[in-house]
Amino acid sequence: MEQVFVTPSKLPRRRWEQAFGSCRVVAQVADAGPVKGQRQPILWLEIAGLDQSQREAYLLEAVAAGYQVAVMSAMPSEQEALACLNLGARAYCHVEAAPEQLREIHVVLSHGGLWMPPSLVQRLMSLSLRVVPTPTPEHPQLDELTSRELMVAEQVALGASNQEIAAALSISERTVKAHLSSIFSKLGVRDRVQLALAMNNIPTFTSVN
Amino acid sequence: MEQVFVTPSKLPRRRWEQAFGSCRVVAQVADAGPVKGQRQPILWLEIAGLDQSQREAYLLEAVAAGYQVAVMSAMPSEQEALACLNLGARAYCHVEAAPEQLREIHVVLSHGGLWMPPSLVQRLMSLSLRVVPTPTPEHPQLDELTSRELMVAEQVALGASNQEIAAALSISERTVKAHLSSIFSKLGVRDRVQLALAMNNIPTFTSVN
DNA sequence: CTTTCTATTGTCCAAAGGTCCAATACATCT
DNA sequence: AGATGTATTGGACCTTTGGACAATAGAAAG
Repeated sequence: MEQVFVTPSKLPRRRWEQAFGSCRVVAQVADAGPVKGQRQPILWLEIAGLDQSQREAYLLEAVAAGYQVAVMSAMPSEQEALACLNLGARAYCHVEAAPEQLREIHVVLSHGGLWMPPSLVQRLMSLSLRVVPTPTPEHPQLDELTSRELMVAEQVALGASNQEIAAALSISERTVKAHLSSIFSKLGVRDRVQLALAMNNIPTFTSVN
Repeated sequence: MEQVFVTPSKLPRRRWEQAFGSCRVVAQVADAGPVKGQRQPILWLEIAGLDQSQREAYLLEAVAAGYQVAVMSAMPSEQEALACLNLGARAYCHVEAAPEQLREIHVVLSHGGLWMPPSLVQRLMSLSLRVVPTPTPEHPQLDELTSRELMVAEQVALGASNQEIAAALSISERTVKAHLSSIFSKLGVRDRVQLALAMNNIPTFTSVN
């Protein structure tokens, strides 16, 4: 599928060429030209070096011209990502994304999908929960924890180490570890990082070990 | 890519066969079997005939087993769609979607994307605008991170180990550790648990070491 | 009295995490 | 050309985490 890269530098980045071979690169959206035919080509928009109003103008222009826009940011942030997606971008990634990832985004957009970092997907979902709530907690198994386990889990949720938890609860580090092992098993998490996130209702990616 | 259809009727729909030829169909998620290997197979979940708790249980079960879940609804609605996506579904479509659309969804999921009806995309975006937090993050120093450091930090925010981050970014574990040390120093956190919480804007207790 | 569950703790060990010192290569700026 | 920052990587080493195996004690239920 036809695609074009828009970057203020006018030079393709090495990773783009690694991903797609030679690339058509232009300095601004207007140089990309009109969209011909039914299939919406992909326009990769590097937004580094653009201020917010410029970024918005480019995005709206590219979307209005009929492109599927993949935004490439030098400093990705949630707010920027949401702003771009709300303006009609179909993908949001890092400007130095690996060639393989660029190719995957290309395939996804070519088939009518969306692409964004997994963390952003989960964040979007959690945001949507605030306005369209569902009554099911992230981990109903929290009820399965004993009272002592819950106390330990709450300390982990605050970022405490085993030593700190032992001091806070006046028990030995070994006891903390025993409770943690039981908690991990009951909640189906792998380690304390995932426990901390789960306790705060932050979704984690599913890892197949 | 391997895929399986879950439908209470145990019979494949004609459109599924039109889309993919012969289909593997089972009556419930448990019959789909465990996920083997690194690639997450697709599980097409027909939710017609399931009540809400059944639907949620199936979805969580399939996601936990490592499947990419595409939900097929007989009467799609925004609330149902958001609920399904929040439980981890990667796509949401009509149970009578055209074969071509099913194939496109298949391709999108195979390449790490999301698929949902365009109207739902726009609805999600508008919902996100209502609750996206003010641009004052817990750690303004996030701007101090280099682009690669941010990518590593985002992976930690999802609960990933150093090994998993190395694989995800195609770098060595040693490099991940180097980035993490720099990130800890810049953000003033002690370890990856506190980093994960900070990235998700969860306050932690202050520890004096 | 017995069984079960929970809480606590020990020893030992492997794996993961994190730090220190060091190095190369590339891009950018002066 | 030189300086600086970033990305990447190695080796070595120490600390923390987490699992395995094992044990005691108290409370509650049958």
